[in-house]
Amino acid sequence: MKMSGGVEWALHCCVVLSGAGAPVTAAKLAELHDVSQSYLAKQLQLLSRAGLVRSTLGQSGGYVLTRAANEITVLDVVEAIDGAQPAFRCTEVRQRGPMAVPAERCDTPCPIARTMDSADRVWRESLRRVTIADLIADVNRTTAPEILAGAREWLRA
Amino acid sequence: MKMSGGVEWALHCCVVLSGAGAPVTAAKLAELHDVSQSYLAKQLQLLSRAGLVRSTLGQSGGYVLTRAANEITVLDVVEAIDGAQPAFRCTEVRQRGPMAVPAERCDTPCPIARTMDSADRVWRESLRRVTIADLIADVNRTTAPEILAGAREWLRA
DNA sequence: CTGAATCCGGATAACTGTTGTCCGAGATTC
DNA sequence: GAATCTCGGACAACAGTTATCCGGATTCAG
Repeated sequence: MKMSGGVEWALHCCVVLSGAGAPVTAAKLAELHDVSQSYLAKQLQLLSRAGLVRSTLGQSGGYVLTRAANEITVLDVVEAIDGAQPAFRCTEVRQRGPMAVPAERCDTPCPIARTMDSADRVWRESLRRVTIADLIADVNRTTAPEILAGAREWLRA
Repeated sequence: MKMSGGVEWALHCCVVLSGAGAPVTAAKLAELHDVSQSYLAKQLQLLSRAGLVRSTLGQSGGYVLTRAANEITVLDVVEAIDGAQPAFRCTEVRQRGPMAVPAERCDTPCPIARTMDSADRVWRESLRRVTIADLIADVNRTTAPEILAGAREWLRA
């Protein structure tokens, strides 16, 4: 049970992107967070494919959020990077072996699958309730103002 | 994001074990579910190490549940097989790069980690609320009585 | 007491998915 | 037209999962 590490990077990128008014290049985002540039580019492509960011090509190009920060949920980012598939996949064990239940009697999912699906739903619901704007508000509250100003300045240069 | 496939097998085994009065061997459990015997043996070892089942050695040995079915939660099994580590691991990105926040200012976890931890908690809480006894009750309600009796008989032989 | 059956633990290999890198094609700005 | 930048795909390295096998210890049946 492990979520892709790219999710953390992507969320940090969304927070930064929301603060910057102009497009930010993948190289700058990678340097700011001290992560692999080529690999971060792949995560940004996933965000782009999911419609969360828009990329502008050419010189002075880069990435921009497509929506306001309070209209992008953490779940949006998680599903863009990690996929929307649930962690548990029922393989219909009950239909196998010498005491197999015939397929035509298996109209409802087995109770194990239902339990897992239910847990998956509350997990996603919990992530849906938090937006990028919430994260930003939290960052602004807990980190020193001079660091925030410094980062904004570094990004512009 | 993928849970170990062994979780599904282990849960099915717990359901079966609860119905059988006598110890059941790993070979029988594997044949009943039509899965690899050697690999299922490893999952059973994990259950044993977690204290959910007890193994009796020697001829006519096998596995038995250590507690009543209503005192074993689905979460117990999931954590025994898949580990108790949360899916998201914060790598403290904020402490890296040219605009790194000094470690001494990072007394509280970053908002991203808090969001993920919160979602992880509700997920686990949801799984903790369902016990093996609940699964059994569901199985008894939804599957034909003759199949249940047949399985019990097959297990005894 | 002997032999058969069983679990345990480690070593090992195949497979899958993640992580990470690189480069050409196409687009934009100056 | 030249420089810069993103996009997408191809590809390699790595880690974790899945699966198998075997020797050793233990227990029960005869």
